[in-house]
Amino acid sequence: MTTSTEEENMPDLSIDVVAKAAGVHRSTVSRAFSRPEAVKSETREHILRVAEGLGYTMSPLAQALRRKTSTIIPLIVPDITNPFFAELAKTMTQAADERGYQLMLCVTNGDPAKTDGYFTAMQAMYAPFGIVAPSTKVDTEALKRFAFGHKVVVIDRVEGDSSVPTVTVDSRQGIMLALDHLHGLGHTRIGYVSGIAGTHTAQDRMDAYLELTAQSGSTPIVLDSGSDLDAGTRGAEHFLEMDNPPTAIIAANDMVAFAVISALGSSGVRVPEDVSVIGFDGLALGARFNPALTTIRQPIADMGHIAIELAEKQNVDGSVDHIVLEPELLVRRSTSGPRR
Amino acid sequence: MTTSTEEENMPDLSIDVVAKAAGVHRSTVSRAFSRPEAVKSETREHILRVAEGLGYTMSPLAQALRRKTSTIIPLIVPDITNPFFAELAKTMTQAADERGYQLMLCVTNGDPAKTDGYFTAMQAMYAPFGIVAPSTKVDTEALKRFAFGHKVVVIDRVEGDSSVPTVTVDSRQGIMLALDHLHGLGHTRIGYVSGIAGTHTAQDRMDAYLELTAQSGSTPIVLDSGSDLDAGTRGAEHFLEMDNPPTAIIAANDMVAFAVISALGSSGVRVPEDVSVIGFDGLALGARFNPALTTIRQPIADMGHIAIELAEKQNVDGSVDHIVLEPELLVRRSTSGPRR
DNA sequence: TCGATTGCTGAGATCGGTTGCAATAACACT
DNA sequence: AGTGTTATTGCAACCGATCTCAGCAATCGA
Repeated sequence: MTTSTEEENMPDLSIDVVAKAAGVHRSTVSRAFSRPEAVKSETREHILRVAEGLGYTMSPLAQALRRKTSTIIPLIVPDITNPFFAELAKTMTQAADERGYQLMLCVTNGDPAKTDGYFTAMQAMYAPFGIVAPSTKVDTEALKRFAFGHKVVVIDRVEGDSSVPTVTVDSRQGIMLALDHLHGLGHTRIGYVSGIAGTHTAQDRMDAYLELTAQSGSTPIVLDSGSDLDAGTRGAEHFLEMDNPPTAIIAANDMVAFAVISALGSSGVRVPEDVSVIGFDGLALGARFNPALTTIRQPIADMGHIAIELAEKQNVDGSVDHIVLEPELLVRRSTSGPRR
Repeated sequence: MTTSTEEENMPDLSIDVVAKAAGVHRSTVSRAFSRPEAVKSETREHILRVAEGLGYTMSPLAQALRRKTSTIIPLIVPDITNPFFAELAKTMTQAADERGYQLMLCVTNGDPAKTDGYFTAMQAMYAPFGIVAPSTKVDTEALKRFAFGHKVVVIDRVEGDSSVPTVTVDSRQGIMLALDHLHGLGHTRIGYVSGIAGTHTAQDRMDAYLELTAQSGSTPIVLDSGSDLDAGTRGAEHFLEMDNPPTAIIAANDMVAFAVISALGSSGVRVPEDVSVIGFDGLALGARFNPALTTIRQPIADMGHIAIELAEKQNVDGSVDHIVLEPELLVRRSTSGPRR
């Protein structure tokens, strides 16, 4: 019986069938694809044409096995549900396949054991390198335990300036921007709610807040320093219990800011009328929040691209860079002058 | 020089070195791992012990190449930045590795060409099956074009009840729940803002709204039927221009609801005081919105698990099921009685 | 006691490419 | 014409497993 499409069992298009069809040897076909300059252009074009006609593409599996290097690169994140990591994943996916890689997203749920698992798995897949966006301080030792320990880029700062390339944004600068913005609006008593703790980034932001506040003569007001997703909620509760609450709040990240505003809102406290709130991340989601969130924007897209560049750079000349990007202020509607 | 860790070039742990170390043949080692019952338990344990000692694990690449089937399964989504897909990805990641698969996230940005690309790529990787959460009506033809066209599960309804297994939630039921909730609160004039169009799901919700509204004697009020992310914003604008706006709004999905509320808020319209808004999805994020979003919850986690089950089921007995799940009402704070 | 099963292990081809080396062809130069 | 490159292509081993086929020993039934 004749179907229009030749399905069923087309004899498993391999390099050999192309070779036969083109009247050349296996190896020549291989070269035609992977090392074009090593084959006479006539031959190459002929082969490519034949292959095209057959609808042939090389098996990435077989290639990886033989070459001992593949094009799939793992991005290890603690929680894809967190919009920050989602945005990171998005831009990295793009950055990756602009360069011919396939991004493989690995979600650890904060479990370090899983991180380890992914590492070995990826090693077994001959991943040329990997990207880690951590939820906890990176265990450099763990990183090194893997053959490709030299080939990981971390999106966060790393303790002791190890041999691992990193990309971060300048936390201090970001907090400073927030503080300046708030000061400019007339606020003097500015609170802080900490975010997903454990990372150096989170700690840096906190430290920066503490330091810069003290430096400007005011006393820091830490509403919550918890590490979980409910920090925002607790921060708001704390706020509500205060006799003389701050007139503005800096949230360690946008998600926390959302939670703070939500919790505040359900108690009748309005933002920015009653209290200003500023986030840190610059999530697209912030623009659709109620009110649209004023925040410190991290150049997430850049981070993605740079992470991959760093990895590649390291792979060729072994260099290990530590890039720190500048954040910027994004004024929307959740901040205004203090109520008087 | 002696380092504590034996790095540099440990001679590439392969099945053969384990075999040698254990004093057996390659094939026996292979069996010890992949078909334990086929090898004498003594031998097996010995081999496993040796392997363990060497820190050996099998190469998934080599396995996939030979067996012509791997454990990596693609999840194709239009946009991971959309929390719905993020949550789906999260639960599916878990569901996948509970069953020994690795989820590979593929983001298409709505580009059908990319979907095709991923399909062929995954085919080349011998993925046993794939999951598609579409942004447009699924092109069944395109699906079939691929050898594993028979092995795709779609998270959405599919036209003409093709041979592709699907998982969806009952849109009509969901809209009914929303309508009932709103009616119960005393609302009679209920508007609708459409969401990411293109999918059958989106259309089903819209149709359900139209039909159920008419059926209850009221006239439908469609505030926006656009397909992009700004539907919410436009819907809100439209609302603001109306002489006699509805007292409640059903948003086709949570993201749209967020946008509606945000846009409304920036014009001074308060939710739920001035107008009630109910979403559709049940995103975790909704609990942290301001106000916390009342919504129709889809059992996302179930959808993930079921999708994988369907795929496996199809792989063994060739059965093609179409599962439709029941949504449920999740009352939070964005709905209340109409202002009078 | 002997042929027939059954259980376990080894040989070797194979999956789909890559790559060093050898062979041949083509071209340059004295 | 003779010889020394250089450009192309073929050969065959190899990457790290899987799997069919045999071989051999132990067990079983009569």
